[in-house]
Amino acid sequence: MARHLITSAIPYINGIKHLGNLVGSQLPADLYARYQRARGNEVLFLCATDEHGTPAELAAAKAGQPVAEFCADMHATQAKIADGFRLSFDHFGRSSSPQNHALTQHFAGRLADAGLIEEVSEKQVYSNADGRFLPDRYIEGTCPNCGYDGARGDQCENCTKQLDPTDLINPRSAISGSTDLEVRETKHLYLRQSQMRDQLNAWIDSKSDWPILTTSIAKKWLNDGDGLQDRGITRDLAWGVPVKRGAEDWPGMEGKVFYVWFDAPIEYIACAQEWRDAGKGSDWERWWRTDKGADDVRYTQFMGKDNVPFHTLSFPATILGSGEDWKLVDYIKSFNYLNYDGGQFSTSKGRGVFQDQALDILPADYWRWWLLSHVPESSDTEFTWETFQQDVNKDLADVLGNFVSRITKFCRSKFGEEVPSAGTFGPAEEALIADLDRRIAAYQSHMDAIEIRKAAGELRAIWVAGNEYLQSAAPWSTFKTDPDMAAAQVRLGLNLIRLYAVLSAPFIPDAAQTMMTAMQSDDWSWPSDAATALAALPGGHAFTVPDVMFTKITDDQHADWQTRFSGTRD
RNA sequence: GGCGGUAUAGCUCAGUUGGUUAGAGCAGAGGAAUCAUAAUCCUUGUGUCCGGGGUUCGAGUCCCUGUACCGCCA
Repeated sequence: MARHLITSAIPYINGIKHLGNLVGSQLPADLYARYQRARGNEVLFLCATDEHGTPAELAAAKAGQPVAEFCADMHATQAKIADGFRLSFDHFGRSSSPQNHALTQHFAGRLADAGLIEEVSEKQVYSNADGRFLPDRYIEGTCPNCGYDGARGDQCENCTKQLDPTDLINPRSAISGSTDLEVRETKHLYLRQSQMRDQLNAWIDSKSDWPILTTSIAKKWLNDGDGLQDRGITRDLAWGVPVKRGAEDWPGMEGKVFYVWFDAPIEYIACAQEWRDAGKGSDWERWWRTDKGADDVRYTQFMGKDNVPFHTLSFPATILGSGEDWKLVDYIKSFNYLNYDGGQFSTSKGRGVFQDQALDILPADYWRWWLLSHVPESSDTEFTWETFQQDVNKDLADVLGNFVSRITKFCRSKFGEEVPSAGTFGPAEEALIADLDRRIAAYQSHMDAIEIRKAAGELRAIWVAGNEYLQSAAPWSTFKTDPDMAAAQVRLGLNLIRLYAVLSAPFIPDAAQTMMTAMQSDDWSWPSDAATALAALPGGHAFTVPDVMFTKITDDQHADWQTRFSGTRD
C-alpha cells in the first residue's frame, strides 16, 4: 500500500476567499487525496490557515477584534466553508498553533547553528502614532515621478514606478493617515539562501517530471540577475511567532516575530503534529521524518503559481539547511489563475464569487465539477456564467443525472425496485465492458499523473458510454419481444450506477453518495475490472429511485447571478 | 526595462521526442428514438494552428522577429 502525504497551499486568514483560491490548490489537492484513498492507499491530507502578518492585524482592527480572536473566528469560518465544499482534510490546522511556534523556532535555531542565519541592521519607517514599523506598502504619499497622491511605498500604482518609502513626498501611514513618521534602525535575521543555491539548483534539476510552470519559476529565481537572494525572515510586529533560537532567547531580537513566509510552510509539518495531538493519529513522524518511517512516503504539494518560489526554494532551503532528515516534496503541482467574466477576481472590488456565496446558491458538487474540469493547468482559465450553466447542466444533469433517472425509473415500472435476474449478457454488453476497461485504465493513468482536465474528460466519457449503451440496447424496445434480454440490459444499467458512484466520488462526493445509497450498497471498492464491478449488484438486490440528482441552472438564475456578482466596475 | 507564460474551429481547450487529409466537449445544423430532469443517441468542422522570416524532404510542433494578453522581478 502506497503512502501519500498531500498538502494544499494554506489560505491566508484575513477574510473569506473567492473561487480562485479554491481552484488553485485546495480543490485539486482534495481530488487527489480522495482518489488515492479510493485506490486503497494510505493518505495524510493536510491544510491550515496562514494567520500571521500585518494584513491579519489590520483585518482584525477593522473588525474591531483582538487579532487572536479574529483569527480564531476566521479559522472556524474557513473550516466551515471547507467542509461545505467537502474538502477532506485529515486536519485543518493553524499556523498560529503552539506546535508551529515551537517548530519554527526549532528550525531557526538549527539554521543559525549551521551558519545560515545572518543578522542585518537596516533602516525602516516607524510610525509614532501607530506605534509600529510600517511595511513599505503601508506607507503612502505623493509619487516623485508622476505626482500621484496615492503612491505606495513599494510602487506607484499610477505610473508603476518602483519606489522606496523614503522617495515619497509627504509620506503618511496608510493605516492611520499619520504623518508623524521617522526612519529608525532595526535589526533583522536573514536566511542565507544564496549559500544553498547550488544545492537547490541540483535538486530542481533532478525533478524532470515536474510541470514546466513549476520548474521555470524556480529556475528563474535561482538564476535571474545575481541569483538567489537572501531573505529577511523576521519583522517588527506583535502578531507572529516570537523570534527564538530553538528554546533559547535570541539576544537583540526581543519583541520581534518571524515573517509569515518563514513560518507558514513549516506549518505543513506542525499541522501533522496538530493532527496527532488532536487524537486523529498516533505517529506524525512516520509521515515527515525519513529516518523514522517516511522514506516510502510520496509527498505532493498543490498551489497557485504565486506560491511556487516559496515551495521550490525557501521551504526546501529551510529543510535542507536544518541538516535533519525531513521529508522533501516529491512533486509540485502548480496552477494558473481563474479569471472572472473578462477580468480578474477582485476581493477589494467585490468582483466574482466568494466561497460562502457559491455555497449559498448551489450545492458543492456543481462547483467541484466545473472548477475541476476547467482547472487552469496549462494557462489561465475564464469563468463565465454562460459556460458554467451550459457545462453543468449538460454534464451533471443531462448526461449523469438523467442516466440514473432513466434506468431506475424504467426498471421500477417494468421489473419493480429490485435488480432483475433474468437473461444473460451478449455481444453488446461485452463490448461495453471492454470499452469501460479501456476507459477506466485511461482515467486512472490521468489521475495518477494529476492530469485533472484529462481525467475529468475521461470520466465524462465513461458517463456517456452508459447512455450510448442504453440507446442502442433500447431495453424499452426489447422488453416487448424479449423480456429476459431487457432484464439483463437493465441489470447492467443499474450496476453502472454503482460503478459511476465509485469512479465519480473524487470529483462529486455528494452525488456519488446519493447514487450509492439509491443502489442500497456500500461497496466502494475500486474496480479491478469492469466485468466484476458490474456484477456487484446481483439479481434480486433491492434499490430505490433517487430524487432528481441535479436540478438545472435556469436562465433566470444565470441572469440574476451575473448581475449580483459583477461588483463595481471601473 | 528584464524574464517567463499564453496565443489552435463561434466558445472552453487537447495536440506526446517535428512525420500521413489538425482533434475533443459545448454551441449551431440535420436525423433517430420516446425509458428519462424536452433528457438521450447518431451524422455534420472550407480552422491563413496570432503576423512575418528561417532551418528541414517535411513545422501547430524547432530558431529569429513583430504583435496582443497575463504574470513575476527591477
